[in-house]
Amino acid sequence: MAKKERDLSRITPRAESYPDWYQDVVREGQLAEIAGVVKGCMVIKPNGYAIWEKMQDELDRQFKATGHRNAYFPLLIPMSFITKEAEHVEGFSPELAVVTVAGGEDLEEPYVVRPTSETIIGHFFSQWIQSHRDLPLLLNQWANVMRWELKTRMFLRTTEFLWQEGHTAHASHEEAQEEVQKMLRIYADFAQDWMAMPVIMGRKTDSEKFAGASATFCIEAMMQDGKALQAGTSHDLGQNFGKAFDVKFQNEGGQVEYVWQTSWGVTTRLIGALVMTHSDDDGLILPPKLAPLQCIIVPFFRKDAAENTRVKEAGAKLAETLRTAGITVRFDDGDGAPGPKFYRYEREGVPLRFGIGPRDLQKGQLEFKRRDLPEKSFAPLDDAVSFAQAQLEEMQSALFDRALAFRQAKTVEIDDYRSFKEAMKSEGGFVLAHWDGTPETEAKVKRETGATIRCIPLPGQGLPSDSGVCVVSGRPSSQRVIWAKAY
RNA sequence: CGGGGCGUGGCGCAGCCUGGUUAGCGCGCUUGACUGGGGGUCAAGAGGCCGGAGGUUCGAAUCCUCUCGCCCCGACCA
Repeated sequence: MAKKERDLSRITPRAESYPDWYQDVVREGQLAEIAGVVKGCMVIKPNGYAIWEKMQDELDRQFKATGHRNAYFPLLIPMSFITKEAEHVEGFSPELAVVTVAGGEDLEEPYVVRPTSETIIGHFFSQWIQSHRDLPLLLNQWANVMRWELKTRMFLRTTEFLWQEGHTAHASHEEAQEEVQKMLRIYADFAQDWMAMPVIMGRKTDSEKFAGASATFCIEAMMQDGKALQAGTSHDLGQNFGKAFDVKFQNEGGQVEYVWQTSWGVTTRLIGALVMTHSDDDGLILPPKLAPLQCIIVPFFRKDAAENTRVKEAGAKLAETLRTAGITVRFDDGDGAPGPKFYRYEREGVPLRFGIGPRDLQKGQLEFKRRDLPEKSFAPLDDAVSFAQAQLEEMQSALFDRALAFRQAKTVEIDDYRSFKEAMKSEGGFVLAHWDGTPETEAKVKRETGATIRCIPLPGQGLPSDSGVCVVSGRPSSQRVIWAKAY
């Protein structure tokens, strides 16, 4: 059985009808393992949902460890709620799905399908909060939301998506700001430690910030085509929603004040980010910590029935040993040649693969293949557990290192607008350049190059901290910001 | 909404210009056998109102009209 030329039609229906990034970086065939789409709405297959569940588990653990509790608010929000915060309405109205008929009757007041829940949660906060003793109120909701975007892209921008939205209320701005930073840090750590995806934490410019927030912070990642992807946000809502929804409390001195609120969220976009950060032309590559299946064992059978029985027994025993050690493992002793199985599990992104056959049993070894490495090797059969554990750890950090090296290689400091334009035209990536802080400059650059300011990086991330002059206007600038084309 | 393209078994397509018998092909699927250390081979099968409606014609997947749907490129966004 020779290694075949990759035949896209086998794994990817209509690959050529998808945009470049699907074809060159993340083929539809890979996403097809985990998702589909109907009318812009995403369907997540079991393989994909299992990844989301693992993400949920860890994030939820972090939220609870920092004092948050889960709650649930309605999917349908009265239209009048949305219109209470001026910037919020303006930002979201174009993409609202509205329910105007129910039970066969026109509704007196339409409902909107939630695009996010600040408004309805603000409504309840106003009822639940009276005293400083009710604060801080730290809630989180796992839910679906809907935004009627003009263009959809699987996992990156679907009409309906799943997310987690944290909503908190505090007695002081300082405390709220701390919360915003704390949650941003949790997202960054999750992205890096679990997704093996390096991110840059930063603040959004006014033109990119959340509608209704006084400040928006984000984590930004670079995909394999050099484009930026916003992977999570944490908003300082100031007192904007507090005022709009009359969320007041009496402080220790007896005076009535508006609360200071935050909100923060990550979405199923993280799955897209995961795919686009690590996967290659052979399919998904999943970091061990998030892989629903960490290890697959494939047997090699022969003609000899007795020999096959021995292989089966050895494979089952190996699986049991690994399972006992806490590794998620499956022994695929089903019919069929090993070749097709290899391809299938590679496409699914299973991190480790052991092959076991008569030849190996004789030598006390296992054939071994790590998803992120090109070459096969061998592992000791009687020490498979520690071997596998070590490989899982190494792969987790190797994926991060590789992604970080890639991002660093595609990040440049630029000090003149001509080179800036060139850089954006040719290969993309992140450009660190000075900015005069005006929306006019930002808009001009976007118009002329397609790049936007992804964020104003927070200090302490190993990025240059020099001051200088704006690459466009020549006016003074205190720090470089990250420019890139974005999804 | 402006500009381009496409609708033919589950998926991807050919056929259409220049109408003519049972509408082809690849992949997938079913059954069986041989196989098995990287998508293997052989055999036998299942599966199609050619997007819909109307028209032209002895005869329409093919020509004409209308219609519906989908995709791609531009303006919004996690």
